[in-house]
Amino acid sequence: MRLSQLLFVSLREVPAEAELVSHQLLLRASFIRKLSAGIYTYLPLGWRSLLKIIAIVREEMNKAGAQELLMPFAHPAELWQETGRWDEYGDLLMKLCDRQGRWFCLGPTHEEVITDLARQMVHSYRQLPLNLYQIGTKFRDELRPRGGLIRAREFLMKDAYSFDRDEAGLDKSFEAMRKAYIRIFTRCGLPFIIVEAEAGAIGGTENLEFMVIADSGEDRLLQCSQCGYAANRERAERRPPEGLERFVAKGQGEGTAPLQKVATPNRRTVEEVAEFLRVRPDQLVKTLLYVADDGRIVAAMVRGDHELNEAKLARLVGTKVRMADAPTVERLTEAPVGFAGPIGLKEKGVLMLADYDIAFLSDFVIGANEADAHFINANWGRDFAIDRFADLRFADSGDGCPRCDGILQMHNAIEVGHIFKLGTRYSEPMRATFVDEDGKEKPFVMGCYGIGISRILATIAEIHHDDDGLIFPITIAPFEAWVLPIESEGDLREVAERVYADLQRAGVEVVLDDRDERAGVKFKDMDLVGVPIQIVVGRSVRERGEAEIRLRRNRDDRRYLPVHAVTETVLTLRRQLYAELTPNEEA
RNA sequence: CGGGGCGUAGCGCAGUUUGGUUAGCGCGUCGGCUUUGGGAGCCGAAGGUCCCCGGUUCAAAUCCGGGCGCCCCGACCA
Repeated sequence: MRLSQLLFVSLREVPAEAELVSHQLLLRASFIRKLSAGIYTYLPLGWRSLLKIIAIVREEMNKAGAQELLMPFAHPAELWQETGRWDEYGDLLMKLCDRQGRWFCLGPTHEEVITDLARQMVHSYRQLPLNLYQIGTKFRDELRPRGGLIRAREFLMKDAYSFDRDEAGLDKSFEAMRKAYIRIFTRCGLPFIIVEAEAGAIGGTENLEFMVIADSGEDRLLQCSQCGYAANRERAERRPPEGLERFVAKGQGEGTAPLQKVATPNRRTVEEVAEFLRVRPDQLVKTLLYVADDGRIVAAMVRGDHELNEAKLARLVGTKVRMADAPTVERLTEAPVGFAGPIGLKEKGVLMLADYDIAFLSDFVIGANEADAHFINANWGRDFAIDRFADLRFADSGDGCPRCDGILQMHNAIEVGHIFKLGTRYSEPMRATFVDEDGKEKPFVMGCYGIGISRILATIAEIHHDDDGLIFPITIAPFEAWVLPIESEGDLREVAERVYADLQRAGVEVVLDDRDERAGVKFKDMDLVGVPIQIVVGRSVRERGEAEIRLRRNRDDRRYLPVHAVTETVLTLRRQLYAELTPNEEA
């Protein structure tokens, strides 16, 4: 490709709209252009990189036995109403209406469509297992698009769906995808961590996220310093703190000060109460009331400076839970919302759960179940009963690993892939069934597997760059090599043309900067785009007949080679660079 | 949706507080000359519904009202 012919308009200055490095660099290097919030055109350079990501994904998916197809972008509302997600997904769905007044949505994911397809076409266990995937545009009307391609409203995604006879089959399909994903992200040059996660709106049971640690990431994960344990913060468990059993065995807190009611006029939140009583937030205990699906009322107590993890509470209770509404709270505590406390609740049949950390507290502050009042010097066991101490809050850096005696460390991360075991969450409501060997009709046992294609590009930019621009892994770079003649005319230009032609003949994807620009401009642009192999045709050619070859990631290590040996060297370097990103075979 | 910021030439911005000539600056673009190893110099030129609508005023980029768009911070996701 001759750079003069490419739609390439590099920006010297950082566009005001971009905050994240990946967003800035992809804009500056002419990879993307914004059309609207979270909606981007992929320019020729960006699209070349995306096509490479797509090719890798496609290759590995095919190798794993999946079949590619392409499903519609417009989904009829009735399909989504079958699973209840037309309402459940809510405003995330971009809804539209045709001339007949029929409603559609732009597909944010394709469980409904694929399940509908399966129930039409798959009727026998003989057709299973089946894994179908597509690579295409998804639309999610996100609450807030962010960071360019990191979270767009319209984005490229690979989504795959597996169909099996039973759980054992699903386990195999899931494992095949896990391995394929490892190969995919390795080949993309992304250092990833596999973490346990919550299922979210997709539903289902077990699921794993593929995360890339990056400061700009919107996800938090916790990783053990010693063993391999890693989990999304939504999911991360923590080891019971040192000495928990000893404290619990005592049956009550250690405080001896008498329980005392104090007036806290109109102070409801932890901050307000703590400030008013001049204590630290960690000397308060929040009592949060929840209603379980089976009607039980649960009190969840966490320290004032901690945050309750509802998913953990739900898992402990064994059903979904939702925060009790104001009337329920008021009926139970006989006080307005904001003053709930644990005393007297157990007597009313409330299940009393407390986070581990509460066991260590003594003489703390709790709500008094009375307007404008709190108790100070409260002690559990003495002043109120606790049914169970458990892990109820979000984990943090410094908490103990649940699997070993290591310590957890929290990191920001970007989610690039997510694999789910869905079970029969979609096949059952949609009556997608097959007839098994025993002649019985059974719902498909499904899995689904996503990869954010366009997000991979942004993540690579986020991880691989320096002050001057992008530094692409060769597998994803829009081109493999870049030839820069420091003069745009004359002998050096001629040599550059020859080198360029040679490389093309040898099958190298190469750019020739044939623009009539000053050398400095060309160097800046070459570094900005970040193609891995750089070839400079400069003075050394004129002086000694040697061209300069170097890698973008290590620009200062320059090698000088006779012009006729350039192609051979580039081929060698190329082979090495690809080899670095080749997954080892057992993966 | 809540909170904050922004909208002036392709890009980055000044001008708006305190209304007043022909709306500026840098970069980029086009033409010319000189340059050529890390975003060159000089000369010349083009390029604007000052986000939109309405109001106030002799006069609005500037003041007022309404709307739209974009970015950032919080609850969702690949």
